Amino acid sequence: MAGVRRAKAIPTIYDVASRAGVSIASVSRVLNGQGSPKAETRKRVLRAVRALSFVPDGAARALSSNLKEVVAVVFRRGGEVAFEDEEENLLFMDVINRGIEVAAQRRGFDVLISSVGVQEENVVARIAAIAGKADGLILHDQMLSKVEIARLADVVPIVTLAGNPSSASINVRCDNGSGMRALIHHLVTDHGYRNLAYLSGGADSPDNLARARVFETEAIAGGAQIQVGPAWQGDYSAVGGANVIAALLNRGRELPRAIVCANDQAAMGAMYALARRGIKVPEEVAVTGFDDVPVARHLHPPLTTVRQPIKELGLTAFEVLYARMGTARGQHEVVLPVQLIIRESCGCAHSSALPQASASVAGGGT
Amino acid sequence: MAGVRRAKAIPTIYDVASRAGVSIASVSRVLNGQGSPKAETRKRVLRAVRALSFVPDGAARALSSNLKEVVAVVFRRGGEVAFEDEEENLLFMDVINRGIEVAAQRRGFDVLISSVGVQEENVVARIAAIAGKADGLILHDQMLSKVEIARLADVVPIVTLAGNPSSASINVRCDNGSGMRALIHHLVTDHGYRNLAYLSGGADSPDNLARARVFETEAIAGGAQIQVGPAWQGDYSAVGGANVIAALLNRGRELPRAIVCANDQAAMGAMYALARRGIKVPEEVAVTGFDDVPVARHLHPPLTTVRQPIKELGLTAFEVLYARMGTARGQHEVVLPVQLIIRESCGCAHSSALPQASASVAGGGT
DNA sequence: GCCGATTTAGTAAGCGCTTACCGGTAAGCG
DNA sequence: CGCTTACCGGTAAGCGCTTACTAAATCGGC
Repeated sequence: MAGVRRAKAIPTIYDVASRAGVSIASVSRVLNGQGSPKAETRKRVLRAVRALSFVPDGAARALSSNLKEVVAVVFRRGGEVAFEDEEENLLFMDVINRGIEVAAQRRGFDVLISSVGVQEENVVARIAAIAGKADGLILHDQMLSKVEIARLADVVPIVTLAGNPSSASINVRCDNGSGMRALIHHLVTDHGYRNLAYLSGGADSPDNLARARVFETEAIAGGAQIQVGPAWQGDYSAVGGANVIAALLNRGRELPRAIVCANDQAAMGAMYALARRGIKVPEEVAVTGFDDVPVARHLHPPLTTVRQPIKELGLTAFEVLYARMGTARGQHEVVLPVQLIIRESCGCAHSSALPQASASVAGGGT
Repeated sequence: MAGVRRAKAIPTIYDVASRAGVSIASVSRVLNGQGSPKAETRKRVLRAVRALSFVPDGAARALSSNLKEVVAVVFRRGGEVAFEDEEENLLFMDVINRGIEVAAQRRGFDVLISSVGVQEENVVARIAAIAGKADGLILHDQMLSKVEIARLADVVPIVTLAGNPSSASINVRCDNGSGMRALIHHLVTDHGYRNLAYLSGGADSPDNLARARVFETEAIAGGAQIQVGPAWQGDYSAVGGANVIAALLNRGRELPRAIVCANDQAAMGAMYALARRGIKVPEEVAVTGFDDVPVARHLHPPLTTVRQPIKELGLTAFEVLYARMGTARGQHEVVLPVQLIIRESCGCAHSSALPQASASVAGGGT
C-alpha cells in the first residue's frame, strides 16, 4: 500500500449492506438500477447510503465492470515560462476540450486532462500511464509517432485531432482545403491582390501542410505571385509570427500585398510586428488568420479568418471515440466544414459578412 | 459485466509474467521500482512489457494501492445555448484549471474535469460520482451547500475556489479587499471621482460580497457618493452588465462618474452598452473591472482592473488539496495577493502602470 | 565447508465493486 | 391444494493490481 491515505475509513458497500440489513449485491443493484429490487429493500438501502454518505469507489467499479467512464485528453503545453499571453495560446485547445467534455457528459463520461511539457523526457510513458486510467484517448498535436499510436491503440481506442489518419486511430480535423480556397479566392478575386505570402505554422503539422499546399495552388491558379520558404516559417505562435515579419523587415525585404497566416495566433504576431514599423493593415499589407479564436474580432483591425467549428471538433472527437469504444469501426478520418469570416484585416471596410460581430460582447453567455 | 468492451483482449500483468517467466509480483516490482529486482529479471520483464505493449490498468492499480492519482475539478457550465462568446466566459476558469493541471502534473496526478450544467437536476449525485473517481475534489463556484460539502468531505478532501471556508474544506481566493481598496483609492484620490457605482456580480458569491463591502467602505471613506442596490445587480456576465446599464439609461437615470464592475466580463458588457448610447469611456463615465482576463487589455479603451493571479489560484488549490490528502490539516482559507492594473478605462491617458501591455501580443508564448 | 545474514522471488490475500448463478418464497393455475 | 413460473435476494467468483509474508537462493566469514 503506497500512496497517500485518509485518516477516517471511508464507508464501503459492505458497510451500507450491513447497515441496511441486506447483501452487497442488493446494494449494488439498487444503486445501479439493475434487477428489480422491492420497494422496501430499495428504501432501506437508500437510507443507509444517505446515513453513511456512501460514494461508490470509481476504481473498484471500473475494475469490476471493465468501464472507467473516463476519456483522456492529452495536449502539449508551452515552455516552462508563463508568458503574459500564454492563456490566449491555449484558448483554442480549451474550447476543443470543452466540446469534448460536453459530449462526454452526455454519455456519462468524464474527461481526464493531461498536458505534456514540450521538453518532457518520457512522453510515451506518460501517455501510456494516462491511457491506463481511461477508456479512450484523444490526442492533440503530433504527440506520438505513428508507430507509438499503433502500439497504444492495442490498449485503448485513439482519436487524434489535426493529426494524421492511421489504420489504428481516427483523425478529426477541419476542412483546411475549402477554407483556404475561399480565403485565397477572396483575396485574389475580390481584392485583386497579386502578391501573397504564406506565414506557415508548425512544419510537421498536417493542417499547416494542407493549408500551405492549397495556398500555393490557389494563389497561382488565381494568377498571383507567392512568397513561401524558410523565411516565412513560423510556428503557430504570436512570437513566431512577429519574428518572421521583423526578420523580413530587418533584411529590407519588400512585403507582399497580403500575408496569409497559418493561424490566428501567427496573424496577431504579424500584425503586431507590422504595427511597430508603422505599416498599416490592411491599407499597405493585408493580413489573414485561420481558426477564428475569440480574440480575433477584437484585434485592430478585426481579423479576417477562417472559422473552424472549434467546439464541434471536440464534440466530434468524443463521439467518434465513443463509437470506437463500442464495436464500431468506421472511417479513419472525419472532416468538419469551415467558414470564411470576412472582417477588416483583409481590406474590407466593414465586417459586413458578420453582422453579429459588433454585438458579440453583449451576446456573451451567462 | 456492463459497459463497452474491447474486441481484442488487453494484456494483463499475468500475461507479462508468464511471457517473462517470472511471477506477477516481480513484474509489479520492476514496474514500480519497489524492492531490488536482479538485473536479469528486470530485463526480462521489460522485454515482455514491450513485446505485449502492456499498460497497467489504472483502476486495478488504484483499487489496490488506494490511490488514484486523480483530482477532480468541477465547475458550472453556462446554459444549453452556446453563445458566440461563450468561450470568453470560460476563460477565467480554464486558466485556473491549467494551473491545477500543472501543479498536479508535478505530483504525478492527472485532472478529471467535469462541468455541471446550470439547470441540471441532481447535481449532488453527479458530483458524488465524480468524487468517487478521484482522490480529491476542487470546486469552482458555489456548487454545493455547506452541508453537502461537509458530507462529501468525509469521502474526499475538498478545496473550494472563491467559496466559503468551512471546517470540512479549504477555500482558496484572492485578496478582494486590498484589490478593491487600491482601485477605489485610485478612482477617488487620483482621479477625484466623487460619484461611484458598483455593478455587482452573482448575489451569493463571497467574492462579490467582499468586493461590494470594501467598495462601499472605501468610497464613503474617501468622501464619494455611491450607487448600489437592485438596479445595479449584475451576474458576472457581459449580458448581465449590459442589461444593467441599458435599463438604467432607459429609465433616464443619471450615470455616476465611475462604474466599478464586479469582474471584467461585466465591465465588457457595461462598456458595450455605454458605447451603444454614445457615452464615452472614460471621458464621461469611467469603467473598471476585476480579474484581468486576457481580453481586458484588448478592449477599447483598455480596461483598468485588478489582476488576480489566476494561474496561481489553480496551483495553490492543488497544492493545498494535495497537502490535505496527506495528513496535513492547515488553515481553512488561503488568500492570494492581487495587483491593480491601471490602463485607460479609468481615465488614465496611457497604460503607464503596465509597460508591457502594448507588447503583450508579441510576448505570447510558444 | 557450514551456518547465519541478506537478498531476491514467489504465493496468496485482499482492495471494493459487479454479476452469474442459485435457492427460497410468493403468485398463478388447473 | 399441489405444482409451475416469476421474482428477489444472497453467495461467491472474479476484475488486475500491490504487497505482506515466506521460501529459496546467495553470500560472507570463520
